[in-house]
Formats: sequence, C-alpha cells, structure tokens
Amino acid sequence: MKSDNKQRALTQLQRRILSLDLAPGQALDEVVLCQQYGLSRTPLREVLQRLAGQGYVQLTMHRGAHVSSMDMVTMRNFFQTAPMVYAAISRLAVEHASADQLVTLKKIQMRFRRAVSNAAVADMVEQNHRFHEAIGEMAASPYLSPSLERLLIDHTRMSHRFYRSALSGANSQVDVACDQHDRLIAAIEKRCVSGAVAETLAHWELSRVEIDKYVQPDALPFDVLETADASESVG
Amino acid sequence: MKSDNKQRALTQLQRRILSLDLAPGQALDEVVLCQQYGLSRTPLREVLQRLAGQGYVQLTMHRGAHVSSMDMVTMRNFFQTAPMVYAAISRLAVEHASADQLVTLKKIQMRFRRAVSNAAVADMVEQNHRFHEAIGEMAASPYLSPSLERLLIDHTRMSHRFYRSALSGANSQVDVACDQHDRLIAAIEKRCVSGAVAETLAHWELSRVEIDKYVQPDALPFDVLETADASESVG
DNA sequence: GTCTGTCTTTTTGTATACATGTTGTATACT
DNA sequence: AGTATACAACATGTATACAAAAAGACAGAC
Repeated sequence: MKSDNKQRALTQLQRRILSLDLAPGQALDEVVLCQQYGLSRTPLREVLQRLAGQGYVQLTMHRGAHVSSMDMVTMRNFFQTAPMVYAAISRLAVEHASADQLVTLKKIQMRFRRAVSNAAVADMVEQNHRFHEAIGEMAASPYLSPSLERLLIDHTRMSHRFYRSALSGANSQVDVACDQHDRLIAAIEKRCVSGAVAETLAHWELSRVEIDKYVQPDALPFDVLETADASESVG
Repeated sequence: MKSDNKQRALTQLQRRILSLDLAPGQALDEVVLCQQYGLSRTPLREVLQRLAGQGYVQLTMHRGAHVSSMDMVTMRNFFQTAPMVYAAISRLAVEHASADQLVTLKKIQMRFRRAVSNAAVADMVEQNHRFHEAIGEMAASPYLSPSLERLLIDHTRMSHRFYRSALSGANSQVDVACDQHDRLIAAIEKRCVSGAVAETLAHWELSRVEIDKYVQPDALPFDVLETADASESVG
C-alpha cells in the first residue's frame, strides 16, 4: 500500500526536522526524498505541502522546500508567545482530558523517564515533544493547536542542548523537568486548573532560563585551562 | 502565466468560503474547480492542500475536500480562545506596526466605512476581515498568526448576520464597531498597548453579545402579529 | 419489504512525461 | 581583470494517463 509510504514520509520528515538531522534552513531535494521514501514526486510534494502547513518547512516558488529556519526575530516572538499559549493549552486540557488520553500521556511520560535514565538524548527530546503534543491533543482546540504545534517545533529543536546537559551534570535540570511532567499529569487528572497552569509556567520558566543561558552564556572563567567541561554543564 | 490562475484560485476560494457562498461542510469537486479556474488537477489539489493548512477546508482520505464545518464543539472553543488571541495580537501589533502597515490599515478602514454607508453587507464582511487580518500581519508572529487566521475564518463566517442587521436597524451596532476600529488604529499609532488591548476586548465583547443573541435569541413576544421585523433587528 | 452482497460508476490518488523557471558557468566584451 | 550576458544543466511546476478506492445501483435472498 502506497499511502503507508506517504504517512511514513510525513512522520519521518517531522522526526528528522525535530531531531535536527535536517538542519534549519536546509534545502530539501524532491527527487532524493522520492527515492528515500519510495514515492513519486506528486505525493511527495503533497507531503511537503502538509509539512509547510504545519510549519515544519517553508515553500518558495520555483525554489523548493527548505526546513523552517530559526532566526533572531522569531526567537523574540517565541518567548513572548509561548507561556501564554502553553498555559491556555493546559487550562483547556484540564477541561477536556479523557481517561484514554490520560493513559496515553502517562505512557509517554514513562518512556520519557526511561530515556532520561538511559541518558538517551535523542529519545528524551522526542518523548518530551510527544508529551506536550499529547497535552495539546487533550485541549482539543482547533484554534489554538496550530500555534502550539509551531511553538513545539522550535522549542523541541532548541531543547537538544538542554537534554544533552543531562549526560554530564549530576543534579541535572532534566530530572526537575521530569518531575514537573508528573505533577502536571496529576493536576490534569484531578481537574485542577490552577495547579496545571502553575506547573506549566514553572516548566516553561525552567526551559526559558536554560535557553537564555545559551543565547547569552555565562562569561568564560579567566582561568581558561579548567573550562573544558564547564561549557557542557551550561547546556 | 499559470501560477496566476493558481493564486487566483486560492484567493477566490478563500473569499467564497468566507462569504458563505461555499457553505460549511460543503463538498468541493476537484474537476469542477479545475474548469472554473483553468487549472489541471495537480495544481488545484495543491491549492486545496494549502487551504487545508490554513483551516479553510478539511481533507479526508479518498473522500476529497470539504469546507470546514462549524459545529457546537468548535463554537465553545472559539469563545474560549478568541479574546485571548485577539488581545495578544493587538499587543504585538502595537509593538511591531510599521508606518506602511498603518497606512494600509487606514485604507482598509476607509473601505470598510464606505461599505457601511453603502449598506453593502458582503463588502462590510470582507473589509472587516481584511482589517483584522492586517492587524495580524502587524503582529508579525509566526506562532500566533495561524491561530488568528483560523479564528478569523469562523468569526467572519459568523458575522454575516451581524452586518445584515445594519440594513434595517437605525442605531446599528455596526457603527459602534466602526468607531472601535478607528480607536484601535489610533491606539496602535500612539503605541498605546493598554488602549489597543482595551479597544480590542470591547470590540470582541460587542461581537460576542451579537453572536450570543443569535445562538440563544430573545423569546418571541406573545403577540406574534407584531414580530415581523423584530427578528431582523436581533441579527 | 428489507437487508445484503456484488457490479458499475464516479471520484480520488499516483506515476510519468513535458513545460517553465532558476542557477551556475563559460565566454566575450569593457 | 572584472563584469555582463548567453547558454547549458538542473530543479520545480503542470498536464494527463492510469490505478485504486469509495459511493451508488441493482438483484437476489431472507
């Protein structure tokens, strides 16, 4: 069946973009992708259009598809928009979450925890993405979901170095994030709006600080010889 | 040039959906649209994919394209989401609006006023849509814009009867809305965030009340004989 | 009379050939 | 030597033919 290939191409390309295997701004060659996924150009182009609609890639006339870039302008917008949307999504999730969805969410969180204990960076990143995606699905908001998805695309791509810091650091922030996930699940299960929103904002703040550190990292110590692994822990 | 046809098809379909010329839920026949816009199926299908990405239509496997429907579930979500997004967009618009964009916005508002004085309902609806779309463009937020666009699609489609009420009513609410647009422009021009947000929320409230009235209209008077045009003014 | 299974018709999905536009390169001219 | 222009190579956009799937019609069984 060919529509399987199509679905697979869509999912795989999303994954490759989120994992930075396909770098922001990178050009995508239709013919190459056709061969990789066993599709002819027509359905592959439909996949690219879908990805463009979701914000993963950018299409320009006669110039093909490029992986969405993350420039400084969008960064500012990201910080302005993310907490509001995340909080709103959590609020709606509390209202609408079904028992099935909670089960799914807990499963994802289990996989996330396992990835953390295995120190599997790529897996952490992916499961964290899926965690927040699942909460977005709970919110069941056709209006807000597209914004959440776009935020998550860039947030996930920025989070790689955050999770990489878990490898070296002993008391890593990743464990804190993991606990926040648990408390968020509990709040949603108890239908506690204020708790869910508070936990969401705390989770955001943790992430924001880490990203901030990267954008404006601590000055290197004067004694340069001892800094070899210090730069790692900045994450 | 054929890409003109493609662009035209995209714009026209958007317009026809917003004007309710294409009703919510209505099926779209690819072949018919191909003939109407002078395109072959491949590019037309790309147009439909684009429209799906923007939320105008919904695509289902082996079942073609349908104009996005407006059911009760989405209505609730609409009321929950709209004020927050509208306020946030206005806030960002104040921050980012360029002189050129302000000129454009004023032009649209002029056309809107003209449509109001001409009692041209379809034109009012369209210019109002473009007005809020222009503010969305000012906000320059790749994350929030998709949500705004989706909200506007449904808001515009719901607003038809509101503007139709301007035809009969003497002291119509449409004039109030028009003045609110002017004050919003002024607030953006003065870079006054609080003013812009306040005006936006007032504008929303006006609209919300009207939609509410339609969803849950006033009970008809007991003296049924005198109600012939009373139902019109509810609009 | 209604339900169900199969065949026909219609519509959607895919592959491929062809047209059009863009990019890089080589050559000629300033 | 540097720049502009023409041409070639390549990538994207479009049309059309073909394959597959769904919807509808019809006949037969219960």
